[in-house]
Amino acid sequence: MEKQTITIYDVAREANVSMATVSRVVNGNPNVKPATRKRVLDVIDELDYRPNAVARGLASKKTTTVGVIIPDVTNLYFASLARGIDDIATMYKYNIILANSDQNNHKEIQVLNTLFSKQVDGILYMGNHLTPELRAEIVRSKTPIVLAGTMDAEHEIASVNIDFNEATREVVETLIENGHKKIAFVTAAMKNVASVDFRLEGYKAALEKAGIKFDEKLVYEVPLTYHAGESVAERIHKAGATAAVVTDDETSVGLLNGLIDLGVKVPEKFELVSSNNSKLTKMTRPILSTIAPPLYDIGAVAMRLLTKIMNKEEIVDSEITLPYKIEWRNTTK
Amino acid sequence: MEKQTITIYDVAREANVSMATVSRVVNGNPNVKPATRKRVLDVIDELDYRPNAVARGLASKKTTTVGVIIPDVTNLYFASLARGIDDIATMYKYNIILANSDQNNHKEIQVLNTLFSKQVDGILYMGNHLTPELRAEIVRSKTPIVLAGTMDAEHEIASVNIDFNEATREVVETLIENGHKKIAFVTAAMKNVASVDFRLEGYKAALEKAGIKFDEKLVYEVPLTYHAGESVAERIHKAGATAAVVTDDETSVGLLNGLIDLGVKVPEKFELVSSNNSKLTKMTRPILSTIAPPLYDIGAVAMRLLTKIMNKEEIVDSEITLPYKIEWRNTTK
DNA sequence: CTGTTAGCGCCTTCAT
DNA sequence: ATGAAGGCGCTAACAG
Repeated sequence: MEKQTITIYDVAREANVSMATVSRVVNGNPNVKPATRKRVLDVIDELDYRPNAVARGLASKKTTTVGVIIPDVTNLYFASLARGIDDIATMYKYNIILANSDQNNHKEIQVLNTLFSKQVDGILYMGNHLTPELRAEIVRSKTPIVLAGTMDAEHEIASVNIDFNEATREVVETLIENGHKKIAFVTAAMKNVASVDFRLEGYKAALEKAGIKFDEKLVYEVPLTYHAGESVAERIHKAGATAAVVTDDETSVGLLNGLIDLGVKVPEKFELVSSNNSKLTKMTRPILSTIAPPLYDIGAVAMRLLTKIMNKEEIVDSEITLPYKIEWRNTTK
Repeated sequence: MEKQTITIYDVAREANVSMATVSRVVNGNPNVKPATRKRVLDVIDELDYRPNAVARGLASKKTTTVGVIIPDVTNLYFASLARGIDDIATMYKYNIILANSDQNNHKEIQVLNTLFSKQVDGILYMGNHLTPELRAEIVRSKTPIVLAGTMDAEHEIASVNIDFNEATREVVETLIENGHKKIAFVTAAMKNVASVDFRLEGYKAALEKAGIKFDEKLVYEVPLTYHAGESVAERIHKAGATAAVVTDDETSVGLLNGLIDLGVKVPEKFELVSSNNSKLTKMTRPILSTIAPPLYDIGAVAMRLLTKIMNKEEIVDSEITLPYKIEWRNTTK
């Protein structure tokens, strides 16, 4: 009296057809006489038969499962992308194997390998950076991989992003127009990181255009956490900065609160712009101004792109840049 | 020149052994002479062989994959539990198929079925309520299922929780001691929902103990969103309530901000206690007092319990109640 | 339109 | 300690 599973074979017997026919109706193959189809269908739900996806995967070499690598599910930025990914995946009947990478290179590679061994049909990668090792693995992978919200500096790997460079530049330019000379740039504490570099480039470009000399002291590399934002507030304030662009929402909230605790009036005495427009940005007082990437859409479009690649459709452009907005709210004047 | 996959068979040939032996070394079966084992291992990494998990799953009837049903990944409460689940799952070599249910009964049942068809070894369910239909499916399932942060009013299904009733009672009692007579209770807009009922019971118990008559008008059933919290602020304030217990953090933040916007001093004129201690609660000004369930642990313990059940170990207690704390922070005096 | 026949890659007795 | 052989449940030609 074990797992008394009922198979395609049982159905075939009960319906007086071959298993091939059952397989056909299950897979919606049109080559089945309506009458036969109905008979099979009846038996199927009489027996409460459910196809075994594992067996199907072995035989067809398709698992209708995609892997999703995420740094941390409790990070609202990535979770929002994941939401878009999941919805489109569901729409296309794919299931998702989710794996937290902790933004740890070693773990990422390990995760990638277990995903391969699980025979996923495709992989969606989210992360702030792409290390050379990981890049190498991705490039030589036979399994389709798409980056969501992550840049590949070499522009070789399929990806969906916004133009971080331009967005950041636009924000900084506006800040400069508002009269700021010393604008802090708060970002992740990592070197050689593509997406961050792009943002930094935008920051520098804006300064240069305005004839302001880039001051390395105003670039704050911190862990992207609430706490880090809160504690860096004093340093930023003391450095004489009167505005800041922060690449992460949680960190922005921390910085904002840290500033307020120091008695700094925002936005009167200090203007602050965040970067992700996760729902956190609307929960503060004053509410945060921010670059607003279409979070859900980045995930959704990335997943859609992946389905196309898995499906071997013609891909016009495998590096998609989505439009963004800038929400000027209450931490700016 | 297709998916030139290398199989256990290739390894066997190269190492001059049978595939059975290769299988043994791959699975750590001790019945292999060290010399042979080494030879096989060498070939394995020379050929860069990776076992095909799908084939393995078919043959062994174990997929080392568990399904996780979550209402919404962008909800920090559930995402925090998921973090605990994922870490322990990884520790025990399980992968996770994540599925958003949107707290929608129909979708939940559908998701449950696709999880079954994928032959997951076990399932972790998160959600606020357990509808009768879903309960029925779970009870008759041959696949082990554990509820994380969700109560089963019948106490039949394995689960990991805190004592919501007691926690709420304790909070309300303290609020009453602080002199409050009219305490609002903000909760999900659902009737007959176990987790809601338990909390409401605690609320009522505390009132009764203090001889305060329960007033249905002070129970606010709203969608558990930031916006709902913000908009209900005025009604609560006008109703003359001077304190509130809210069952969701995002809603709490909304209520807090709504109150502040109305010019109500918190905590001087209004005390507020939230329920989940997600990281949101520390991002407000003033920071939120809250019931503090061990979020990560609930997920971790639930996953651990699931591994035991999957492993057919002896289970002493399949309904685990974890201790909680109450963080009296700055929205209370 | 339907049935037959091979596998898919691996695990697992059962012998040896 | 190792090999041989029979599935696991299903898909996919290939016949008819």
